[in-house]
Amino acid sequence: MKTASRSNNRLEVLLSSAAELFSTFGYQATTTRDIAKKCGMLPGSIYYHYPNKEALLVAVYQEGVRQLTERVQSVLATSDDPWERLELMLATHIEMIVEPTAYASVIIRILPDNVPSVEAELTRLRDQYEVVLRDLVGALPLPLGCDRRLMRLFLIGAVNHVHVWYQPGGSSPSEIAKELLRYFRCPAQSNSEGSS
Amino acid sequence: MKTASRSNNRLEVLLSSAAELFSTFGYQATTTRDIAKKCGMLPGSIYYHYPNKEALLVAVYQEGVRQLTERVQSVLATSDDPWERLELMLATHIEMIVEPTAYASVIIRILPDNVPSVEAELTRLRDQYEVVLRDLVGALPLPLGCDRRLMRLFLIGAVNHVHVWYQPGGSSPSEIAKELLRYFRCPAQSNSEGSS
DNA sequence: CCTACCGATCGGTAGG
DNA sequence: CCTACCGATCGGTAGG
Repeated sequence: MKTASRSNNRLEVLLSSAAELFSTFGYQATTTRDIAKKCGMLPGSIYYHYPNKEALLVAVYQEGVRQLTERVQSVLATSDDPWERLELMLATHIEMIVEPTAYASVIIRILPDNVPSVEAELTRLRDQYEVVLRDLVGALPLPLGCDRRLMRLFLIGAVNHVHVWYQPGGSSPSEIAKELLRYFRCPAQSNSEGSS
Repeated sequence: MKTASRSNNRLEVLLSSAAELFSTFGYQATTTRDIAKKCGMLPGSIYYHYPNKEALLVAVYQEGVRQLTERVQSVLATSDDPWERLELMLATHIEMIVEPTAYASVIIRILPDNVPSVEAELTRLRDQYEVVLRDLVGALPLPLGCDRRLMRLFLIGAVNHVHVWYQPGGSSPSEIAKELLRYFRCPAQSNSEGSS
């Protein structure tokens, strides 16, 4: 049986193969030949789908952001409590970045300035996703004097670092998210503030 | 005037050139020719000092850990208060990793698994430094039920991420460290714990 | 004309 | 440290 869209039937496996290799070994260390081999193509065949290696990375990044956003939005629909929503978001984020085959790992492993030729585009995609976290932090009831931008940056740093130390036998993603927010739920009032 | 150790008089500039390039562009993206050019050598001459590119990275890593440990130990001598000591350590750490020419940036930019052939050695060096943080977190007066290991991992993730978003015009390293510890000083008591 | 690649090779660069 | 190179592999492209 012939299908009309046979042209894209190997694009998916190409993208997921690239995602897995990029997230495991990094961008520079992954060769186009590695990617081709993993998805059963010959080395040159990648260039039928993408004009170059950078464009392939951008495509993986896009899919990563899409998957992260989709999953996060779906769990956010289950709660109205600001702290619970943040905890759900962080738990889902951790879940997705510790899954080594996932596109999401690429987004935290490959920093935009690792690939200068597409740095602006990668930054745009990251920022697009981080808006979700910014809004969740923005909705929290916090004492005056809390810098929500810094809080967001501390949280994203802490959860992305989980990718480095996570072990399947240890704390689960939701346990990690819960323990992290234990600290942020009750910030100490800033004291000894000099007049400025 | 001849000196006996003429053989090492360019080693320092080789190491610092490598550190700057590794921290700016990453390990894979920095070529041995880039490094040689930066310190006025010809491509092959690096191999007079180090047997290969990995060994050069290890030397940079070692110097980074040495400098970080030295600076941190010196500021720790100025206080006996556990929370103040932790804040001083974190502020010093941030200071050193946002300085782009510093060896310390290499340690947080190049993860051990970026270079599998020397992964064990790089991990050993990182762990050696992180012992300082482990001891500082261990000395804190904390409520029961706080997981000090997780707290340490959250802190190191948050401060290392500063390297990504730090802008010279914004919050200073010590302001960032102070604001971060505001959250960790007063963890919420864990509630709704089910019996297990 | 198109889809989905292949066999071979391009200009350059890697560590040594 | 330099000169003069090597084995191999890199990302990318040729015609079919």
